[in-house]
Amino acid sequence: MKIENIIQKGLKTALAELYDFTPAESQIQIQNTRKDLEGDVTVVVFPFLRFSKKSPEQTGDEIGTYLVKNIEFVNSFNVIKGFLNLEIESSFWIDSLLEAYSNKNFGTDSQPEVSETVMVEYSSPNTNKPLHLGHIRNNLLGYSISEILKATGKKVIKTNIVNDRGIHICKSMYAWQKWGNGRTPENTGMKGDHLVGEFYVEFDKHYKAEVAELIEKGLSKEEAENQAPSILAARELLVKWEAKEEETMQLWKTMNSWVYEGFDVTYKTLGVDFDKIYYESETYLVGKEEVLRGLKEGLFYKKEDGSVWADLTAEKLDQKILLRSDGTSVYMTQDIGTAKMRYEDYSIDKMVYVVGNEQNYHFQVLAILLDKLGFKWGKDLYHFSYGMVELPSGKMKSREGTVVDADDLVENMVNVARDVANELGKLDSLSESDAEDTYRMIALGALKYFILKVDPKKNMLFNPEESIDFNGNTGPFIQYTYARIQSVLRKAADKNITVNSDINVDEISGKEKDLLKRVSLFPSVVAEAADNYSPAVIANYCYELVKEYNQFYHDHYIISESNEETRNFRLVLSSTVASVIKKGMNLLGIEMPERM
RNA sequence: GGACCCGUAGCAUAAUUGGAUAGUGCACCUGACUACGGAUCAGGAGGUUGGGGGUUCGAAUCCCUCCGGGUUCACCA
Repeated sequence: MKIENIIQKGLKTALAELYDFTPAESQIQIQNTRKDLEGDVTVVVFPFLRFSKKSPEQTGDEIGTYLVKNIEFVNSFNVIKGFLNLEIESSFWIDSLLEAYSNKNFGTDSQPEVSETVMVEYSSPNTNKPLHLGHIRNNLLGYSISEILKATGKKVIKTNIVNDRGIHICKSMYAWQKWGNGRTPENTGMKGDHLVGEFYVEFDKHYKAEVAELIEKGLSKEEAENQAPSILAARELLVKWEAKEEETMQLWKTMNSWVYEGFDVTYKTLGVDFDKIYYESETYLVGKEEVLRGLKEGLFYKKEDGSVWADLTAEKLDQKILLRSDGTSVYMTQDIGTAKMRYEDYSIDKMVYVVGNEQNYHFQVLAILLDKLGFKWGKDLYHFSYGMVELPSGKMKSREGTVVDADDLVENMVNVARDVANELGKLDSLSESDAEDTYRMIALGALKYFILKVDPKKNMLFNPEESIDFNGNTGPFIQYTYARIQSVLRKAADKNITVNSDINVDEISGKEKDLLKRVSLFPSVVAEAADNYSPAVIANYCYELVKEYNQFYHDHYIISESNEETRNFRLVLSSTVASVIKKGMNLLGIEMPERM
């Protein structure tokens, strides 16, 4: 049983007996005692003063005395300025360590009676550009939050909606036809998504030149933008695509398949995956049907030009277009269709969209529209909105070539990891392929941790010049500690020292106790991360845990400890810490090397 | 202009959701290995939490008001 629950229960009876008062949940505040003060658990007594009608010190005194007398684990207490600090017996913490040590699923085994099914949408790329740093944040957050939700007993379906249709795809297709010279991933050796991305850039280059030329000839900017030969050609392709014209469909399929192969490689390096992939080319018509149904039911209205709109002024929002005057669908229409298909395919209780915060308005509207259309799950869809990744120069802009490519970034990181490891000479004993594997783990550990440790809501800054650190509050720091513990455990095994759960120690040091307390927090940290949709909570916990372990390691002998009982206790402690680190970091999608 | 978000030391970030003296890393100084891994540990310096007001036992956190930054308000996706 968790210490908070025990104290809470005791506190309730204490208040009832002492002051004849039954507190509400919100009035009971139990927290960990500040590091620099005596005690383990702290109760805030301010909320009780109205009922005790005594000073904070006196009230704390009375409650403290009561708890020491009535709860066997509470040894002593002190009161500082209205904060009641309780000291908990060591045996309690040792028991909680044993629970963590013996339970393989410690922290990830909470099983709510009714297990919800949650679908998490993330990644959601366009097929005309390779993935970049922004996508990396999206993918890491999406993957991690899925793992965290699973750890709290939810059934999770990871999904990806690929935006594979529209004018932007036609631009790349046109550029390939016109300037492609028959280049393919096979004959150039290029990754498919990068190749297609080049054509998209190529299109933009020609288009811009054409527009400039037309303006030169006296056309207005708008006229020029609408009459440039390239854009006319791309639009023509879109019309052909919608008419399912044979040759165009073939080209579309071929180029998309190049991109998918490229994406698959990137997803694999990042270590993310999906249970089900949707394609907008398959869902947008469903959305259109839904909008027309809504129109018939009088939820939406039609303008004279034939376009269909939703009036959201009652919700203090604007008018929103749902179908263009030519009857084609917009972004919103597609999302309605995709949502409908998802709920038909799976019995989802909740939908989570991992999409950047520039879409806040879109999802606010989507929730209202789904609700209007009568989908009961619409109103409480969750938009996991995260901030953007900025560069020192500002926002990433593909036109200005300031985009940080996902594949390049990972490759650079692996190179840096290799250099650092070689300089330290740590991996000389490993075979080449094992060493490469380790460099990759470290590189990705650094990258993932760097991104996931910051609060998802916040915009974050990434400086490619400075690259990512391997010291301090970083992924490799945590990996290093893990590898070091593994090394200790290996050495112990070599010396035929057995580790068993029969712990007999009378006294433990302050550092050891800190570590025990920290380990016991893991399950509630996982729960908190899930409640707040925040992998950062896990990342920060892992860091604190590891930092505390390193302090303990520095101050105490483990294998070399002469007292066998103490040695055994420290081995159990080390092994438990290692497994908690591994579990926590796995929730972030970060692997732990056995040596580094 | 309307709506939403953000502002913490030179930089990057945390703060148990309103709690105690605002933690941590990088960078900068100083120290620690002939017993388990120095990608480590210990210490120092660095803050009016953008400014001002308010709410209360108590504010980085809530309210008001300025200042600065971002996003969004497309018959683009």
